[in-house]
Amino acid sequence: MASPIEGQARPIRLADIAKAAGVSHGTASNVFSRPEIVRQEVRERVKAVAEAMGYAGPDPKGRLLRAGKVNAIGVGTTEPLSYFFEDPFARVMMAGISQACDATGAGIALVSAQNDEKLAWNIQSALVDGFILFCIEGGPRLVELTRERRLPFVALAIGFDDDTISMIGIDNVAGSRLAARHLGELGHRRFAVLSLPFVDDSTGLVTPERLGTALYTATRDRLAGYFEELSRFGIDTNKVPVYETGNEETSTKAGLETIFAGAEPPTAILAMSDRMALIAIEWLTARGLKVPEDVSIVGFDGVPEGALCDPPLTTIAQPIAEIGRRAARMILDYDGAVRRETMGVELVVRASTGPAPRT
Amino acid sequence: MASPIEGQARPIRLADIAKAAGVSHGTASNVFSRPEIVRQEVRERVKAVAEAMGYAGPDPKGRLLRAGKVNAIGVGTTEPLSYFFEDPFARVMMAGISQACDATGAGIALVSAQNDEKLAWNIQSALVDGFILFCIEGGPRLVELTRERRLPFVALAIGFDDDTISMIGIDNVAGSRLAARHLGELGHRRFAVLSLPFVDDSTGLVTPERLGTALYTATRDRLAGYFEELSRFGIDTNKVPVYETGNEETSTKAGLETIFAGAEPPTAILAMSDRMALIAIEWLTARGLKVPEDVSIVGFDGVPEGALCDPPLTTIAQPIAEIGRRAARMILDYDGAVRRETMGVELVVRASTGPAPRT
DNA sequence: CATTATTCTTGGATCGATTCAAATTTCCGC
DNA sequence: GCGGAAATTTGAATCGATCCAAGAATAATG
Repeated sequence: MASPIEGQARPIRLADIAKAAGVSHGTASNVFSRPEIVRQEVRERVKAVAEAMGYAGPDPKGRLLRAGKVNAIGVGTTEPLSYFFEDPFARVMMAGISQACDATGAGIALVSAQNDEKLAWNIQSALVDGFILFCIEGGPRLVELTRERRLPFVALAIGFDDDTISMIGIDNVAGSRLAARHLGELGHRRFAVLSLPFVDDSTGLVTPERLGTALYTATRDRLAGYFEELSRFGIDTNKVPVYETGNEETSTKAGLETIFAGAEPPTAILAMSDRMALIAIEWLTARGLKVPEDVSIVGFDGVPEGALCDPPLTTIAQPIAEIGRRAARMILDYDGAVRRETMGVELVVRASTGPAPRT
Repeated sequence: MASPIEGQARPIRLADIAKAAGVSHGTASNVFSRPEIVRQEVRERVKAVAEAMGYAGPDPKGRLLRAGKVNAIGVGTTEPLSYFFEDPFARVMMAGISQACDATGAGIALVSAQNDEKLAWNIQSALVDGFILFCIEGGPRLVELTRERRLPFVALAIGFDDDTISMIGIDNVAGSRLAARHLGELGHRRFAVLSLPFVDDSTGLVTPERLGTALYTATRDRLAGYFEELSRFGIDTNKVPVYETGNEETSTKAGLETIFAGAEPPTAILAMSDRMALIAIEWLTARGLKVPEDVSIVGFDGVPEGALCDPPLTTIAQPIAEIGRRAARMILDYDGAVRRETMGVELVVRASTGPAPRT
């Protein structure tokens, strides 16, 4: 790479200062890292020399190797880096992580495992003390990659079973039951489910035989919770359309088209993410259907956007920021143990749900 | 029998693998970093040994010292780390930076210079190849701190003059003139300005003699642009109240109280940030004043929130993401030169401005 | 003033890799 | 089986610091 402005090549090292000041490198080091044990006269002389030579202070690169600790947490995902700043869920989570890091003075390094080996800065090469993983998609690969690094890590939003890794999750079954019960109590009897992916890159109406087969446990558990509760209201869950989406606009809208194409369209939608619920509200409104007068919707996650949209979204709120905080602390206070925490969720009733329309 | 420190299994080093496989460090190193130059048989043997011993691969810490390059950009601010995820302006900027980093495979490290020396991970110790600085507040200190590190850096949103550092800014005068002209053309004649800070931690109505004295050039330039254009409409700028805020809720609302306490309240507000403009809309609405029927407002920045609020905000849009992208590239392609770029801005007319009410 | 206690300073070892010139092997054609 | 080119491997040097046991200098005490 190009050398700094000056023609002179190498930056000044601690050893150069030591030589110029006529002390050993040990003493020179102490001047910067433990000044109190150096005699004042010497300390001042060395500092003066350093100043005069334009020494930038002990290089963290060298210090790191010796100390072994970076003092930073890596946050990894398979999405591109901009995901951290654009996705509402990620943003709230990151804010929580930030708070814990601020409190202890640790730094945050963002890592994308999008195209793996190709990147100069990736899970394998990131200079961090541990990882927090957003296992949105491609979770298994991300976990595998990170495991090889042999650093402490916590998996969040993890969608698959693996008892050997630390993770912080939520009670998906309880959450989806809350959602379904809420709608059931409002009198709804015709439902549709907008589902998160069963496996990567698969979308479409889910056939009955695939219903129990979701690879991702989050999907499976939420579906189970919905159905469990719907059954209690006497609903035949085999008749409830479940549309698998990629949690983005195109497939979600395709799902809505499909769901509302039938003769008896649902009066209530159970969406496995706020993202989908928000898209659904937009789609329904554009189509002239009123929320919640014609169709009620319950989301899942509890992102801030849900409170701001029109109508405000009824949802199952995760303690997103708290999860972030705990994850960060897990890495910061790592003690070698595998920790698994399940956080509670709560139903937040806003205006996207109302009584079932009278037929 | 067992080695002295049995409990603390020291992580396996490359040298351990080399010894176990019966090759030199040089060869062992090549197996991982330049496998093509190692004979296949040897390569496989070494890899097998590494696998068997549970070697995590070459430690980036060691590699770093040798290579000298971290492959990551540090983004610094005087705010807490959560600022990056909570502030709309910062988020869009970070998304731009992320895109440039994704494209080249670089990583991002977040650095807060909030309480300086105290933190384990700060401007002095962050492992990065260069810095992008958000000079929101305490800019001078942040720049000074970073300068000492002697790494390439770019200052963004910088509010003060210093020709010796690289920066990317916007044409503040042109932007504020656009805002003022827009309102002037709509027939407004009674104005008020919600100003960014003149100096840190100062708020309140600005006395005429202080008007030209803002330490921050962004504030000074925007004010100059407003006044220049207002004069062309024959407005006596000495009579235009300018209220200095901290760009947050409390002082902005205090400013509004003051501004609207007079006998002849303004029909148009020039806000130096969208943040303030949004707060103003909320405040006015709560007070029963209609925007834009009673009062028109023009913001500054062009954050996404401005398009979503009610009414949508007319504003001077900066190319925020593009600034982020350029800043990242400046660091990534650093060549030792000081670069200073000024980006254009544009007036985005939405619904927060309308014709002046008839008196 | 000698002796002991105390405070500083020294220089080698270490952290974990990569690099490169030199030494060694292997490969070929004859 | 030999000479020389090509392919591999070696091992010392380097990156930039911190740590620590041991030695040197200074201060305190009898």
